[in-house]
Amino acid sequence: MVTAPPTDALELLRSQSLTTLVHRELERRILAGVLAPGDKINEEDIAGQLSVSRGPVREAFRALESSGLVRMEKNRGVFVRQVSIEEADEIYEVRAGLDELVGRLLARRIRPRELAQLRGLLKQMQHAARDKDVDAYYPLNVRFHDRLVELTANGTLIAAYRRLVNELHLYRRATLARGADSFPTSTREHADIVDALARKDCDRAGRLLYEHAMQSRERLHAALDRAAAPRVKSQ
Amino acid sequence: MVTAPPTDALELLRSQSLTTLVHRELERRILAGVLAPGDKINEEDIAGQLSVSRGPVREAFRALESSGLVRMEKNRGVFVRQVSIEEADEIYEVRAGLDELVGRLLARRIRPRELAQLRGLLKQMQHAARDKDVDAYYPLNVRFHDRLVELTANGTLIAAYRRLVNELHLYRRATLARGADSFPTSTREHADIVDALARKDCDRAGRLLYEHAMQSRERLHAALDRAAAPRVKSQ
DNA sequence: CGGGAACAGATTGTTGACAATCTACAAACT
DNA sequence: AGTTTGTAGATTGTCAACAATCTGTTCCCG
Repeated sequence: MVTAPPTDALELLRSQSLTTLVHRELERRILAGVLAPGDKINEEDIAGQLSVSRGPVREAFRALESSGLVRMEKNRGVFVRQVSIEEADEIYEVRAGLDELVGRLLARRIRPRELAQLRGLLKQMQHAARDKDVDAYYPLNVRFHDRLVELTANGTLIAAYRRLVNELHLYRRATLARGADSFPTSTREHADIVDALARKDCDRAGRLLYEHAMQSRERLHAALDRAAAPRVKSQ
Repeated sequence: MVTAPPTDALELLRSQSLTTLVHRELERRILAGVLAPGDKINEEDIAGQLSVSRGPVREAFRALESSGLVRMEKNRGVFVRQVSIEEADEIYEVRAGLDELVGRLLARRIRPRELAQLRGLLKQMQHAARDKDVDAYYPLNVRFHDRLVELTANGTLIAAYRRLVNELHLYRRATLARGADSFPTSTREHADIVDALARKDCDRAGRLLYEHAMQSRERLHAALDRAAAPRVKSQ
């Protein structure tokens, strides 16, 4: 009896609406860079590619707009959002504020087992840094910070943080400056952060994370200047 | 010639889609309490009331879901989101973090003219406090804090903050504890905050705002305990 | 030769109809 | 009596067609 594949597909549609699936797929494409900032997204194309009608696609667009990944212009279409350097600065500032909060909350509640996890990640990052392997370092860096936020167990904080990270992702895509803030420069800073967490020093963990985020911003700026960065039009 | 009313209506539709208008109207109703937390919202009802078809209504629902005001269950409908006390605690924590950032950023950039505005608001709040006029005090309090955020001129920060405030609004609606954190207790704190801003003391302004937000949370808790608060089911 | 009106094609906005699912109530069975 | 099954109504999910708007091109006129 052939049951597995159709059961899977039906089970999927029983719990998820087409809109949700379209939403996820578009989000994936945007964050993976298949759809680049500024690109126009055609309703009918997407509908055709995913074999659904335009209704679910339009609903997915609305959700993506609210979460800041696309911009809709009436009667003109939807575009992958372009994050200007000014906006990126704003986002970095807010992310720094959230990161400080993360440090403060986490230092109070973190458990040995979780600390060990972080140290494991840290070790992998140090290896990648020694090898100057930016392609390996970058996702580890993202995972490290995401894990920190996740460990706060504050769902609101996690959602707000991820949203900002997504938007910054768009900015890096637009400027082609992906690895800029993930240069091994920050290895020392990460270790200090974990130390402060281990000692349950709330204020220090918060301050270190705040400064780390702000320095990420500076590093990105510096990288852009070095590269005589191509200008990004403000939205 | 009768031109004014139809011109207005057409002009409105030329720039705004029906979805946007439905979105705004639903948001208004939710925040005004016409639609209470937990209420089920019927697509066809809304479509009928606003004289549009179900398409724009569904799109508006998606946007509202992304901004945290409603919850959608497949094949069951959409409901005004209920914010549990645990979630409210989370939100308060994040808001405190953002408020701290607001204080720090604002102390650096605030101008005399803007300080004067804040002092004007402060004065009105003191009057309302003296008169124990909570109905007057509550919106002033909201405006005061919103103005602070607005003056940072950081669009990302403003958006993130307002979103949280909206969600807290839902919580207060659900628990009927509206005035709890707006009791004149906090008048002194507000004055201190403005002073710190005036002296451009970034750290102090940040710390005061953080503590003010966390104390708002405590006040709300206390008010709920006093009232032997009705339990709110977690989502 | 340059600028603007007019047209055609493509794309989005909106609608109404159809299919799938859920909810509530009633009847039948143990 | 309690539980279960079945059915009818209501509600949501999806689709395809129609209307309105935009974009780019062509043609005409100065």
